[in-house]
Amino acid sequence: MSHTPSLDAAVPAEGGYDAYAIQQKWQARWAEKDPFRAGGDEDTRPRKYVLGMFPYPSGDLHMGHAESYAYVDVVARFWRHRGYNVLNPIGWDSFGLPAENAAIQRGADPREWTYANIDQHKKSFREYGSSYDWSRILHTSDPGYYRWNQWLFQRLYERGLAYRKQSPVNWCPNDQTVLANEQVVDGRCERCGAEVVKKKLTQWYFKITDYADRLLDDLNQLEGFWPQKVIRMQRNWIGRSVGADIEFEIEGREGRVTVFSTRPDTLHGATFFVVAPDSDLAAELAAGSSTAVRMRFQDYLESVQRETDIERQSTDRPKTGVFLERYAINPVNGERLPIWAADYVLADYGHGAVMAVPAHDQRDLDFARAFDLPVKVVVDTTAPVTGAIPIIELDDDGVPIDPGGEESPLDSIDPAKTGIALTGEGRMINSGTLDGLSKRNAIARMVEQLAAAGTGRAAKSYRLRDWLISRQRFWGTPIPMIHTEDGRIVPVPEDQLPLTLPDVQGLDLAPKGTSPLGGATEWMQTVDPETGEPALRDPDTMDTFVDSSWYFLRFLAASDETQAFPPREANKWAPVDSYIGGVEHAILHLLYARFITKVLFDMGLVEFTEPFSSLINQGMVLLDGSKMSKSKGNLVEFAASMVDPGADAVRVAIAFAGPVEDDINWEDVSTTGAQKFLARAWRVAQDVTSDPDVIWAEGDTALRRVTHRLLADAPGLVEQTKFNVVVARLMELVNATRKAIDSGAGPADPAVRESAEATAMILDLFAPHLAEEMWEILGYDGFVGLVPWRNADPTLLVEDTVTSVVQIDGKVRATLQVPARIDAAELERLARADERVVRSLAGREITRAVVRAPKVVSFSTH
RNA sequence: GCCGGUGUGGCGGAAUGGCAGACGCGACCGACUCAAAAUCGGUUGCCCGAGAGGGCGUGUGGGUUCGAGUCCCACCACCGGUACCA
Repeated sequence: MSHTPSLDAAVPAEGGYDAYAIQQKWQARWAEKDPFRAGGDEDTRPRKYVLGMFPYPSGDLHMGHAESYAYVDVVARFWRHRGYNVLNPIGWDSFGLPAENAAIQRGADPREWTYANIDQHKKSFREYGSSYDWSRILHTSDPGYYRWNQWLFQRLYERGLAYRKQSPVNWCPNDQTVLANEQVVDGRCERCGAEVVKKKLTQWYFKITDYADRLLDDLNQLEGFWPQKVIRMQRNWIGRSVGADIEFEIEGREGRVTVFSTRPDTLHGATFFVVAPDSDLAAELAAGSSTAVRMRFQDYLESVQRETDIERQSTDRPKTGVFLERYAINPVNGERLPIWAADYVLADYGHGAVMAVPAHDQRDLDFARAFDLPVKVVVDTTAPVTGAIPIIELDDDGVPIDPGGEESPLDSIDPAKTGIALTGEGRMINSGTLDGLSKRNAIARMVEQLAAAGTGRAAKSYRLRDWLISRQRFWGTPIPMIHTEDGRIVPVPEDQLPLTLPDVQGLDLAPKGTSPLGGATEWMQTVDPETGEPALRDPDTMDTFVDSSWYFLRFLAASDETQAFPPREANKWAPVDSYIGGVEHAILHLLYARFITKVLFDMGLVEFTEPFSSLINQGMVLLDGSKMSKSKGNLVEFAASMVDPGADAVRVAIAFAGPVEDDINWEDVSTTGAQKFLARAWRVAQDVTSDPDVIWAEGDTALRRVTHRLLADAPGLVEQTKFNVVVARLMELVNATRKAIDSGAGPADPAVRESAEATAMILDLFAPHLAEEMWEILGYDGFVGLVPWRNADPTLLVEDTVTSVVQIDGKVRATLQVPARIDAAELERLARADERVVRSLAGREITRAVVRAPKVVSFSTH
């Protein structure tokens, strides 16, 4: 035997191996040599930045983490083998509610809970064998990190992108804090599940809506590199609508009111006007009306405000509203439109008011039918929109002459009767100079007319709202602003940053609707930097999504005390080449990170506009049909699984379980199958008897072909994230090698060594501990994790003979072994002569033959 | 409602328009063993047949093609996103 079995890896008597001993042995060596640190300026290899979405340190890792970080490591190790200088850092998203809630429960400091959990995570990641660059660790709850959140906030403030406004906000009554729109899921708090209510508060916002167009348009760049699903979700979330702003006069009121409409073509069909009950305009209009109206409006407003989002969003809910006894004037025809307040119009979309065109909008129609308001059809959806424009005869006043006589097909689809709004294509009627135009042309014409009259213009509107970043909680980044006695708001001076959190001692963290920091009396007291007069700090902290919106840049110099990140390093490493994490961040985190990246670009700090060049979304790990979680009690303990079955088996089992993007049922994950496979691989390495200097070309060709096909195919499979297929192919290679050893070329054949070495190198992506052990058994020093990829020999990828299929009328009737380079005529001759073909034909005549040499011959008999 | 995705053995899943079910789990049979575990070998889509062989088969119905899991049309089921966004 050319090798010495490792002394410190205990070898059990029955021919298996001790996975845990091997794991510990190689983890110690990695810790000592630190082989996965990213190369610096002197490193001339091309760079790859591989990043897993950083974890939140609640408790220990679980199988969801095991999945995600196994994939991250596959990608990082792959690119290292492929000759890249790989950056693969790890950090912790360590501010946030769970730490605070745990602290409240135990009367402890959230810091202690957080950092104890982080220590456990670090230990677990070491035990998992993840190939991180451990020199770049960051925790967002360190002052050295959140100091730069404060820097970022102030830069946004300077650019007008951070601002305060009073507005109805999402309020979680359980967590006693506001929530961003993105954190409300089905009307409930994303974290605790409590029903969210609206509350009018003055809060800090980031003006992400200024970037709506770029956030939408730049998604085109990501097409093909991000999952289609995520791109779609972001597009829907931003929700751009194109149409027009139209201005209406209101009787008895100075100035005009603007509404947004995607259907300005239907302006002649407007029969009433609706304002959101919780808008300032509604309050103003009601105030200027009769006492009776004021009282009815007040009652209505209160009933609307009592509703939760869930009630409000329930479908098929009857329309409600109150008539304000005021009138808007249609700018195109001077018609008086009664103004209603109704909750189907939202205060924070568009301008909080709409022109109602019941004939062509379902919601307006439902309302009109509920309150008996007129319906006026202005688009004939029965008229053809392609082909020639029908000639419409006009009388002397330019009004179309009704041809009369026959009943118009429109009567049968009259929305007032059917209750179905006509939203489709058609031609304009009852619309003055627009008559006869198609919907599309009419929209363009109306916009022109409004612009000419000064009563409107083309406009866009977005579903996306500004990002509410204030939080009434303790465990987050303090907002670095000062409220002066005379009501100004000024930034904390740069030299006083970081503005660190006060000691938790003596603070009441329990949720009470205002920030716990407000109770830190001494901490709150400061001075107006301009006047020296006493002033107060802002008691709120930032949404933790601010922390995670730029952390990938902080890894490039995690301990830099002079700047958030060095632009030079950022432009060398970023954007992230492979970003890996769960689809639950499809909107929140990814949208915010994209936004902040664009702001940094505008500031001239980075040269790219998108943070993540490619995105891999892994599915979830489920147990009993639901996501593993402590509260559900369906956890598979990570720490225990590292001992048995061990890190390698867990990683292989997960990678093999199915496609990366699909959910995995833990019941379907076979760690015993993975263990068996790993033991077989180990035994193959054990059985190799040749020396490392054998000449592979002298080895068994059949086995060499299997090895080289895998060497050729694996890179493409990894890049397509078909990790399960790569593992399957590795199993095939190990099986083929086993066969060669036992009943073929024998253990001394160079092809057996070559195959074992290739197995170790590729297995490193999934089972790095065993791969290192095999590499050592095979007689090599150094880490297999750093071995360059072995390129396939192209001559071994070409087969001498192939299996050719003969089909008769679409059914396979025979297979032939033929030379790979056979020509069509020869192949057809062989096929016609084949005994099984003759038998299947049973005398029928071949009427057509299609030959695709060397793979297929297809005969037809009719 | 709107937008998107997915339907393949008992199970997880493979399959550039060219032998469907790779690889594995499970199950069954056998070897080794006093026995069990581990390991090794074999069988395993369904139906008919002792066998050779034949028929059927990728949610359903149609279509394109010499040839369809794959492309097109319609439908069904399930999953995800979003939802009074004017």
